[in-house]
Amino acid sequence: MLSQSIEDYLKIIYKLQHGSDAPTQVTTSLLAERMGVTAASATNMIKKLAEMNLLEYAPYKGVALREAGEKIALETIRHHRLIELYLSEALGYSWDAVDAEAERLEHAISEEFEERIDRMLGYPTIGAHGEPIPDKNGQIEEQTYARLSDIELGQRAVVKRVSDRDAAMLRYMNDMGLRLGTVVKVCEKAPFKGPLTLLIEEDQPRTLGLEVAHHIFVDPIR
Amino acid sequence: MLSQSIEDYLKIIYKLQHGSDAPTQVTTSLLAERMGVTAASATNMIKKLAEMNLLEYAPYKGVALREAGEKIALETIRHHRLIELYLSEALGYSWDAVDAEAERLEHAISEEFEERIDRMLGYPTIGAHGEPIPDKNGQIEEQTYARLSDIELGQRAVVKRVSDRDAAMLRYMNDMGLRLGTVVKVCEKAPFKGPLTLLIEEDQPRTLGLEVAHHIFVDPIR
DNA sequence: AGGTAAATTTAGTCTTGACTAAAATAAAGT
DNA sequence: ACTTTATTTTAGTCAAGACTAAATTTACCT
Repeated sequence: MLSQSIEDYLKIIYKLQHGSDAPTQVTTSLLAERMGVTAASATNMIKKLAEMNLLEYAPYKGVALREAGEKIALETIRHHRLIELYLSEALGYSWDAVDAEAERLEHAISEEFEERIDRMLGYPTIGAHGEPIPDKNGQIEEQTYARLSDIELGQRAVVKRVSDRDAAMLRYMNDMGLRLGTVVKVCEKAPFKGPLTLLIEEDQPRTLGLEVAHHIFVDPIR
Repeated sequence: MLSQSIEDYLKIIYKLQHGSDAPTQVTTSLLAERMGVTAASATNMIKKLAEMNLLEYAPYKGVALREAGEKIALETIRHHRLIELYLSEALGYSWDAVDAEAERLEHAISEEFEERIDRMLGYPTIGAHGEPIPDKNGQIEEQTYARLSDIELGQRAVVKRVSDRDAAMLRYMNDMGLRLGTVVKVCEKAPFKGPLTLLIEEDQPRTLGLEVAHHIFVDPIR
């Protein structure tokens, strides 16, 4: 059994490599920042993981997952996303609370637990924030959506995914009435990187800062 | 936040102090055996817990929980039993599988999780194996039941609780048709500590070794 | 009461995964 | 090309919680 810490490192490396704001390379400092540890600690762990053949590592040049490492990362991500969805669907958790809870549970559940909630949820492929859920074999369907901040004026779009990095931001989006599947229309874009004005489900117009819009992924309609 | 290890030590000390086969005093070696560590390791932890005022400790004389330690033990036990019941009721786990899963989950869940499953289960007071579940304030209703092995010939009784120490034994009991609430009648007791012959729910008679009967707690009828 | 066996504690080590401080390397500017 | 700065790595610590081996204490037996 791998330690919680190792699973977390691999998971974060995977997310950095495949995220929508993907950097050219996954550096030690970036990884350290996401893990909430010092760069020295990250270097230590990187060397250990490289030793275990879980990742490719050239000193000073950053890291990349090897196949075995990616497999573990995907299993961990699968656990995480299934748990998030379960918390949301079966236990009534709010959008912004599922991540923190899943963060601890993902390392504690058995294969049996995974299978049971998977079945109970009807073998879902999309998680609570719209992320793809890897299947049992580690197959994942990466999606590419436009950011709401990039949508043209007048365009209508469906909310397909939101970033789960910031719980407060999720709470804010939720309070605005944004959900997966919500239809929005961009009816104004203030100049100089100013806020958007949105029509959410044909309701009252609301303004939304670009920073938030940047973290909302949509599918334009027609 | 206390470590998983500390919670486990306190929980086991509580169970040893209050269990049906309660020893006069909780010794280092008994604790070590239950924790699956060496006696030296247990001594280390005991000294640490005593230092933290979680327990009473006189070298060579065994340990006893102090109030603060008992509170933590009861919280941990509450988590454990709520999770076991949830796994059994909501996820269809079998009698013998809930303990191992709860063992890891009990340290990972938040207060919110606890509250949500507590509500979902209807604020239960009896766990999956018939144990009392401590309430949010650490109040627990200790029960005292007779052991099936001690029941008189011809007596009928209701199964109220089973020991969860041995998963294989639970599986065996389950296969025999024994559940909480099952009515049994002792229709034969072989001499020289021989097996019992039972009528389970008025069905075919079955024989049951004393060792197993010792771990089944019942409430005699009339 | 003395001697032995069992239980317990002490002393010292190991692993994991963090840390700080210092050294080494890479990148960027003039 | 040389210097400055930022990043990364190395070296050495630390805490938690386990271990083994040795020393100590208790309990029991005759």
